[in-house]
Amino acid sequence: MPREPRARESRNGTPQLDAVSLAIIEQLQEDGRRPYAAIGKAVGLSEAAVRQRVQKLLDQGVMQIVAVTDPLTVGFRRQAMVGVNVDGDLDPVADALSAMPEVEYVVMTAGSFDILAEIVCEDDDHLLDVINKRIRALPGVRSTESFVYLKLKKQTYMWGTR
Amino acid sequence: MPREPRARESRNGTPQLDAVSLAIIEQLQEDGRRPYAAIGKAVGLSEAAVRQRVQKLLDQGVMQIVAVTDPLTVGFRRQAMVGVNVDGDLDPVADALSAMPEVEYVVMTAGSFDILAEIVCEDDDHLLDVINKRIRALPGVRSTESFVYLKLKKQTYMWGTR
DNA sequence: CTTCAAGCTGCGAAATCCGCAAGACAAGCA
DNA sequence: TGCTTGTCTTGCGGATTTCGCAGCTTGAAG
Repeated sequence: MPREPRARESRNGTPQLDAVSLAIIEQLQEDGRRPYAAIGKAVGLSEAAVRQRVQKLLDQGVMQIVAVTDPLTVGFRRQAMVGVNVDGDLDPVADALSAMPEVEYVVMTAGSFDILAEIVCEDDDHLLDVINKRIRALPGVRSTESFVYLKLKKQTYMWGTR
Repeated sequence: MPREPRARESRNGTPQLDAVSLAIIEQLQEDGRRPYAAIGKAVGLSEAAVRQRVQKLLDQGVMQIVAVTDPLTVGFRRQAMVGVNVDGDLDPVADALSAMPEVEYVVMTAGSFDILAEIVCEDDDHLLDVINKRIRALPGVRSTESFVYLKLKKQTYMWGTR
């Protein structure tokens, strides 16, 4: 009888995570450089097992271990969220936005915008260029609305750690 | 009388970063677990110097090294961006939003919303509860507009790496 | 000129990472 | 049942990395 088919993949292709992998991710969300042995002690696994699971999570793209900063402290003085409305298929526009290096974040949404995109720029001229010349010029873009960031109040990466 | 200690901090309290620290951050944005020695070779510093600088950047809160994931793969099925309009001072509302564990991201903006907040929830009920019962009940909140996420297309943490 | 603090370097000891071989276990099949 | 297969796990050395410390250099302040 198929008790538990080993929990391989869900139908959309995203790997299924068991409780142990979740716990490993939580450990690394607290400190991305925590040693494997310490993680193993916390989640009840050997050091080598943790290492292999972490490697797999990275390979699968489920998780990435990176340094994150407040863009303001690294010299990017202007940021904005841009709401975009599109005629026709969203995918080409979303892909074009994703291809721009200044665009950090692209998400398709339900509501009065079709797409939200976060822009990180060095100054006002740069921001204006991206929004006015590049995004609004994309085929299929009907209209855009910009929200220039004034102050970042919170930025966390602690999903699952609550 | 302390004139200027050592060009340590700019007037808003954010530490000033030189080119070497920037380069270190870029290395760690590519791989948060890269060894100090390898980073040192890349930026022209000794292993110990890199280690000291990284520790300082972490202590100062300029940078954090963490695992990041797509929330969908860790069991959070509903996300939304919420635009908030406020009567009076923004700060109390922004602080209240920041205090909610479901709120990942809070930013004050110029434009037709005063505040943008990103919500990460487990399901529709949870999302509805947060938006309708908790956010709209905050004193000072005049109105909200929600954008439920349909698909995340891009998510990067590569500021400075371009 | 002297003092002082901050930052960098080099080095040895301790801890960690990494690859590999072997064991355990469930699922599939004849 | 017995066999095979694939995945996960464990245990171990050797190579690598991290860590703490002492000494050196530099620049600012007294």
